[in-house]
Amino acid sequence: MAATLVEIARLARVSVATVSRALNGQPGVGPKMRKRIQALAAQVDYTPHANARALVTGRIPFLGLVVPDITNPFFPSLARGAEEEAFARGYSLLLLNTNWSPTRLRQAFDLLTSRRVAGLMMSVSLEGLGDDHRDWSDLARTVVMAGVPAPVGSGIGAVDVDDLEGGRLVGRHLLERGWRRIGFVAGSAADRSARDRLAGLQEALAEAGRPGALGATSAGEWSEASGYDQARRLLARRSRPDAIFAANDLLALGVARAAAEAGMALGTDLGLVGYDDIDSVRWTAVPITSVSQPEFDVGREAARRLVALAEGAVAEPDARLEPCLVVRASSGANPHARPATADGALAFQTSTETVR
Amino acid sequence: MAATLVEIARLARVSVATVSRALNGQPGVGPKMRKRIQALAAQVDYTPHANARALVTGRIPFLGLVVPDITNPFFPSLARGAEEEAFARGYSLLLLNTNWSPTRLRQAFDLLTSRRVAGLMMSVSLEGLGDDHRDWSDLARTVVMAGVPAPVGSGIGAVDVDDLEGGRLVGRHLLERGWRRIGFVAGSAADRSARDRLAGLQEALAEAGRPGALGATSAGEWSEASGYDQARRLLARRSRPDAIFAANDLLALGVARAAAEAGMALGTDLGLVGYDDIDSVRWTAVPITSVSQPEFDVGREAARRLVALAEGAVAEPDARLEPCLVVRASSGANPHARPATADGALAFQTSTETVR
DNA sequence: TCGCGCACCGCAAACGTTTGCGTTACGCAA
DNA sequence: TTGCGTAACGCAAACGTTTGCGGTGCGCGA
Repeated sequence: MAATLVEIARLARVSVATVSRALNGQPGVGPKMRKRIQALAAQVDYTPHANARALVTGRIPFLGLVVPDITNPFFPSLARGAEEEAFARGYSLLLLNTNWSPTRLRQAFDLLTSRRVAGLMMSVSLEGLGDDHRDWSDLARTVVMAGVPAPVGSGIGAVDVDDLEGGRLVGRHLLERGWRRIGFVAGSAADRSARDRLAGLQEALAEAGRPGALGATSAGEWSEASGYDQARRLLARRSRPDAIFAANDLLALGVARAAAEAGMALGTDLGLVGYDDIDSVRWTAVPITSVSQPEFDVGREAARRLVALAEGAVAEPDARLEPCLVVRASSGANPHARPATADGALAFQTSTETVR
Repeated sequence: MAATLVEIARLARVSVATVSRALNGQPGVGPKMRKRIQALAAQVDYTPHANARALVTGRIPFLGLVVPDITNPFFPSLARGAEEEAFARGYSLLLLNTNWSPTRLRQAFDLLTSRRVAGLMMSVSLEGLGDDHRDWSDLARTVVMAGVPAPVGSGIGAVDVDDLEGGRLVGRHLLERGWRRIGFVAGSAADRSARDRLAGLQEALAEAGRPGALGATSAGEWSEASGYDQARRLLARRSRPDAIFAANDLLALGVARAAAEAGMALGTDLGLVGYDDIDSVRWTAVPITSVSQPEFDVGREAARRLVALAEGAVAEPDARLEPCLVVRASSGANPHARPATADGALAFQTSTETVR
């Protein structure tokens, strides 16, 4: 069923070398013979044996993509961006879930190297691998981090999103809308992205000469339930924040639920902005302002760099993509704020809008 | 860097055959020698060359997964189920997006066959391939449909979800809650899943002796905007439905928006149930009842069948997995319905609950 | 007409495995 | 001690390509 070069060669009464050259568009074969061979190949439904080719060329056109959990809304579009770019360059994508398990991460790693993939994109922190692992340096040529930072000093390239800038966008926006006391809720406080987002917020407040506008900060897990709990505690304080920055949208959904329970209207009684711009935040009773990350572009760019690396190009400096703010009603405007304009009108648009 | 069997053989002063047998746990090599070779292999960090192995054994442990768009919330968990099962059985997953394009579908198909994958799972209808394609019959051994039906008469196995039953669940539930006139909105009316869900609804109504409870049916696209438009038209009719069954959750979200605009409260003024149980329907102002599909299990089961097929097992009859209903507030209860119980109490629970 | 050069094509090695078969050597019974 | 059976190991072919190198034929200029 599966025709090989040998059969075609036999049919055409030429050598396999000639058939190979003819079908791969390489020089050294006459036009009429090439035509004949191509016709023959089409006739017997020849499909090249990628593995055999890979064996002699040493490189197989596969790219590995390791994600913690494809179910997490962040990763599918990253995967799609990567797949699109890879496909366009003749590579295929090998998908591996680690389910956040270091063991699975290690297994995925070994699997991919045993498959001799051309390169692999890691969307999960490499810290879990431990230092006893083989030297990073020989990986640097064929690995690029996608959406997460590389281990320090590893020399591995990375393309991720600027969490600092995301925090800044939120800070500026909330101040602009007249909020005065901004609370911050996060998942794990140890998480680098959480720290960066908070740092960005602080920077923006400092820039505006309002460092004191940062209210209480809180941490828990990256879940809706945790957001609910944290918000309840924050809102029960004597000096409650009038706005909350949730470090991801699941948390923001929890905050929204807590606010609703407390009888507070989002956008007027409480300002709220989340992070990630997942689909759900568009459909809440009052839609939630959120920071949107270019995951698709992260995947695309990571794949581009990876094939470049695999094909011998020199490593490029890390890419840091910019997030953007999607403004919705939840960040509304503080009714108690002093009018920002001379005539006292607060002309804030409430429809969905993208800043930057 | 990458050690081969040859090097180990040279180091151990034995033949490659012995090394191969020792490392693969095959008989024909003494225990002491085996130990020695294993130690040596570990020492030089040997990783088997999967491609070379695949070349001689003829089978490469890859499974292809073709989806229309991994960004669509339905597919990531299907992919995860498939990946989990495949991984457990020593196979890796090759991910391909077709972006709903028949051209890309064809390309994906050719790509996978050229890679000589052990088998492939199709989550996209094969109709787009056209009949001029190579015979289905030789594919039947290495292809299984996942979440979509197989072409009729193709002999290709399938594992999908019972849309008829889903429709029935919805019909019974809505009647139970006292709704009397049930409208139906869908995406493409030509879509088999849409037809089956409607048919199931009709069956349930007929079973209950209330075939007349089916109100207007409508079709458009599988989008929120379309749901909004369709709902507006339905609700503007003189004989407006008092409940709506949306054939997917995006449509349901649109219906919810239209209802809110019309000043109708979900669960009391209008019953609503969607399909797919995407995350967003949990966070709307009034959470939406929806039919949940076991996508994860579909992927898992499809992968299981595929490796069984690839390893020579006989084809099993098609599997049809059962959906279940996740009850939320939007299906509430019709306040104008005659009490169903003797004492006039309508003891419906309004919290999230799963039927079946 | 002769000779040179180049386009065209074939030969064969190589990539890293697996595996059937042949050979060696060892242990044990006679 | 001799014979035989079997466990242990080596040889070499094979999988389907690619590719450097060598060989043949042709066309062209002199």
